[in-house]
Amino acid sequence: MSSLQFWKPGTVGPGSTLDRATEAEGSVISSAPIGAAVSIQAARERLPIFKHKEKLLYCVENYGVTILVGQTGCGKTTQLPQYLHEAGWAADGNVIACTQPRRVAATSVAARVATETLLDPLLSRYSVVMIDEAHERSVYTDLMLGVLKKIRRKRPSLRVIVSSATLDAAGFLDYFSSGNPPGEATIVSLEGRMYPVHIAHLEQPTPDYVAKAIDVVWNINLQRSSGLAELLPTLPRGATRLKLHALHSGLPMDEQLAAFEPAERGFRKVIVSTNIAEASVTIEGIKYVVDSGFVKIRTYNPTTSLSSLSTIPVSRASAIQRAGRAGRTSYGACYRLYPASTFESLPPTTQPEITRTDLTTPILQLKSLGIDDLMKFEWVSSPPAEAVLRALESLVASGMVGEDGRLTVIGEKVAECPVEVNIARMLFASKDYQCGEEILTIAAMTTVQDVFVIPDGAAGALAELERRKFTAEEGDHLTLLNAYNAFTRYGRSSSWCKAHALSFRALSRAVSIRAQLKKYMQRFGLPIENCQGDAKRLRQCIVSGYWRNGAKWMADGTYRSVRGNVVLHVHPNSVLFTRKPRSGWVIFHEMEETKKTQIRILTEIEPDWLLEYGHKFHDKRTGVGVSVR
DNA sequence: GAGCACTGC
Repeated sequence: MSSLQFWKPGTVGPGSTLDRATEAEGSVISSAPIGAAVSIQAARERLPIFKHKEKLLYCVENYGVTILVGQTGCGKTTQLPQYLHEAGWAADGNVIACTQPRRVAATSVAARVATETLLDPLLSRYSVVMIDEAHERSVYTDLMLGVLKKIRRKRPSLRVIVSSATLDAAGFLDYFSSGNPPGEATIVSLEGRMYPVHIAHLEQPTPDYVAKAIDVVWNINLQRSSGLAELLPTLPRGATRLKLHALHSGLPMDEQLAAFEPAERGFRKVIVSTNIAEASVTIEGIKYVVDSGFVKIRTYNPTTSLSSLSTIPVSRASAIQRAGRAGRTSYGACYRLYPASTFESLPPTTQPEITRTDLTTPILQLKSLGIDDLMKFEWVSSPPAEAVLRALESLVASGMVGEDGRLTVIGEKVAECPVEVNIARMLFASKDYQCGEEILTIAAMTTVQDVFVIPDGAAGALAELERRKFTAEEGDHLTLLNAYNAFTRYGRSSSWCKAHALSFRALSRAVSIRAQLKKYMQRFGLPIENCQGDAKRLRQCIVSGYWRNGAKWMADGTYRSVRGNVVLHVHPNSVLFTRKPRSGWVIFHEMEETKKTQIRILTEIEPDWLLEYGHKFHDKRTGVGVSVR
């Protein structure tokens, strides 16, 4: 938690996909030659934060909570912990902690804090805890803030630093001030290392922001319009040529990194990106930003237990952050594909994740921190009451929480596992079905995404044929198992994966996650046995974790959920996309609402397997158990 | 007939 690591921007950091903005701040240090102590010191003193050093240390000394407002690049992540260290906050065995929304595995931090807290509920080893990038409002940022506010009531010597963007600072000040004596919290502003960004809006809204974006990009380069890739050959002689890059997390690493390379002479880079480029990564040298005004976001409906992925207008904070990407190395310009009046009507900030997510795991974590009375917990933003109830209900149904509202013995163990509750259940049940070896693989494979690579066009048909080689009659879980086993037996190389239409990155991740989960199983004394090819036992074991995700096949090819009788469509990547399961029943890993409600990763089951679990756990909300008709 | 982001040492 407290380690400080630096690595060069654009290179791969340990355990991460790409380096992010805050590490870029450290590049000033990491790129200095070893032993160049003088230039390191000079570089540190050039950072905008340096001028504020004394003021910052004064605030940390005199206020419980210091809210630090500063642009990415001002040096707060890398410098402040060092200032605190130099000022003696780490003396006498004290620890300065710094958490980040992505860099540190949130669940394992929670697990670690839980382990320490059970022995030391007031985190007395820690003198200062800094929550970085708090304005992103990830679930675990919000939980940590709540826990820290609670701890400060009992141990005022603990100092909290919340680093935030400008727009959110007042909200954090109110949160920590509320219910506390005056002088609890203060705001410190650091001037950023930003260049001016000229902002232009459309006069009228556009019906097609993709076409409009192409228009604007082409016009930035020269005065023309319509399709971008197709237009490239028509570029006049002498004009700056364009190099197109796509950027999103699903791309292979080398393609992601290509977007970070400086453009060749005579070329201009155009990066078409998801909001990965909004805050997660920083690409130096961006001069123009074209902002569609939209974001694709996941929301959760606790009433239906449905996650949905929808495209919605961005917040003003996001639009400002996007524009800022143009002003990191020189002055820039941002073209918003919407009128100025639309900008004014946007919501100020994005809804915090905790208000639109499944709370099952977060609430399990809170309980493992000893926070059992959720009514008293001071949320930074309260999640819907319905979401809290559904999460409690599902924790009770899966045996993690007893009727008294406290964690059960297995619940305490599962809270330490960095996987969702259903998977943890399945891992524990593998002891009864003697299939730990295979269940570990299935657990790892269902947590990675895009294992099969099916490209568009003619290559796609070939890839489909390759995938058929791994197809298991029983469904997707066993198909994933086959692919993993083939990978570890014959492949483990990217060329082998390419030849078999598999993602090397996804499978490599599965290998490391599996190793990880295996350690948890060994720690909990669970045997790792081979099922000896008995697919039935394996499928029953899957049902033990996922019995609430049963569905029945209908004559029109859709399914109906056992819970709620919802119409479900099979995801086209499933091996059961075009096939009826013999029994007419399946269990699925997840469902998601896009244009319609889809289920992913299906396996054929016998309906009475559902009853086996359904009769044990009664649905408290509807008053009926799982019924299989 | 489909692909926001993030994470697991």
